[in-house]
Amino acid sequence: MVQKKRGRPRAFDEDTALDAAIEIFWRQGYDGTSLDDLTGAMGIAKPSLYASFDSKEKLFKTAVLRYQKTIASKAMTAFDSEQDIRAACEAFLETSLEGNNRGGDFATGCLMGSCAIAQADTNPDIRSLLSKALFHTQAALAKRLGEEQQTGTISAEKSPEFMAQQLVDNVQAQAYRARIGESMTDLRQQIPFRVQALLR
Amino acid sequence: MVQKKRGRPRAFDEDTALDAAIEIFWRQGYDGTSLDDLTGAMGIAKPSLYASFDSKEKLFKTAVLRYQKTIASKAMTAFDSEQDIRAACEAFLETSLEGNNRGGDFATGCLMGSCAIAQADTNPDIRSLLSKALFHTQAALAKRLGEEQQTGTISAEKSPEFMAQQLVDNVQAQAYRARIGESMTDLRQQIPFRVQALLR
DNA sequence: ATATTTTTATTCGATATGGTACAAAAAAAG
DNA sequence: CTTTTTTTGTACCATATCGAATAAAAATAT
Repeated sequence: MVQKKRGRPRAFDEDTALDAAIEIFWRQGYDGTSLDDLTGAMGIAKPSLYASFDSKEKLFKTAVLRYQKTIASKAMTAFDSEQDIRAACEAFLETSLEGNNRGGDFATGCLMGSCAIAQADTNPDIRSLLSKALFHTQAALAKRLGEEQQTGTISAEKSPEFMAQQLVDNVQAQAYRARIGESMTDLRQQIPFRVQALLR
Repeated sequence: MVQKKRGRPRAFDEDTALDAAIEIFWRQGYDGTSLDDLTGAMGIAKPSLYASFDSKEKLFKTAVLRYQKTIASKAMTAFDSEQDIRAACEAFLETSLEGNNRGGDFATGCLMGSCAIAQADTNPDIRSLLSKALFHTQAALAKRLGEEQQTGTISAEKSPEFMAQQLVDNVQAQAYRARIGESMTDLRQQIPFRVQALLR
């Protein structure tokens, strides 16, 4: 049962506004983005921003969390939906690479790996947020890779943990390369080689 | 012959000041560092900064170039000074990892990979600077790896270009992991596995 | 209708920002 | 010694910054 709220209804959707915040933080970084940039992109005024998101810093953290949930997570979903482990790894890299490109002149890379990382030294919360995200993904990948090793579909020469690490490192590398201007075509073509090197 | 310059002598060393600028940009990022932060760390006043380095943006570019020359280059030197290719690769990763740690509570990662990268979307100069640095290193590594393949000391299964790419991607990954707080000990221990996966 | 609650838009304020003007200081040249 | 050149330190400027105060607007509850 959804009780109607009392006061003036909110004129914007919180998640839509958050998506706009993600977009602009992604391009300009945290410190490179002003409140006016944010309110402009989100289509709301400052008091609304503060009422919903508390502060610029909290907004950034919330944006990174939503980025994880809505964009970064797609790669894991793609990974999970492939039966064949090689296909799963390729889908993982392909999907994450797609997420690096916003359709502009240049790809924006990864919000976490290319923007939030700059805050990691001065902001412990961001640091641990990035750390948790990485290890969470890594653990999920390792689980599947370990199972595949037990089934015998892939070599057990490298530990599943190390293979998982290599896989997320590849994602990170792709994102970096995308942001410095390496072409999407090139990066896409590298994927089979990356997976080949990983699995053999 | 060194002709004495005419006016009041400069009271600071340009490279020393630049090193201080590197240090603070490295921790706080470009946008996160103010002119007051810079002049404070460099021990000079703003007019001196502008006379020597022109603007905050040019100072940053100059700092990145010096970072390449004085710090990032050490890894390549270490690589070149090892006869055995496996030792060379390990030295490459070890030296670059050492460069990620400034001795503070947490490692600062890579000035290019963790800080300058945030500027890559809005600043084309930075983007191409990062791109050139990466491809330059990659080419140098590929040359040696190609020669090793011809000598037969390593497998020719993967192209030297791809192997070089994998190697710099590993450097990038290490730096990222260092900055999000993964321990130096862990990262150091991973190196032989990284090289093993690369060369076999 | 009136009161209450919540969100909105406008305005404001204290401070921080990148960058500059200006004169004093410190050296060499004439 | 005077002139010229270069660097330094202080003060300053216009603007941008994050955030808050205030009152109007828009909904529900009584």
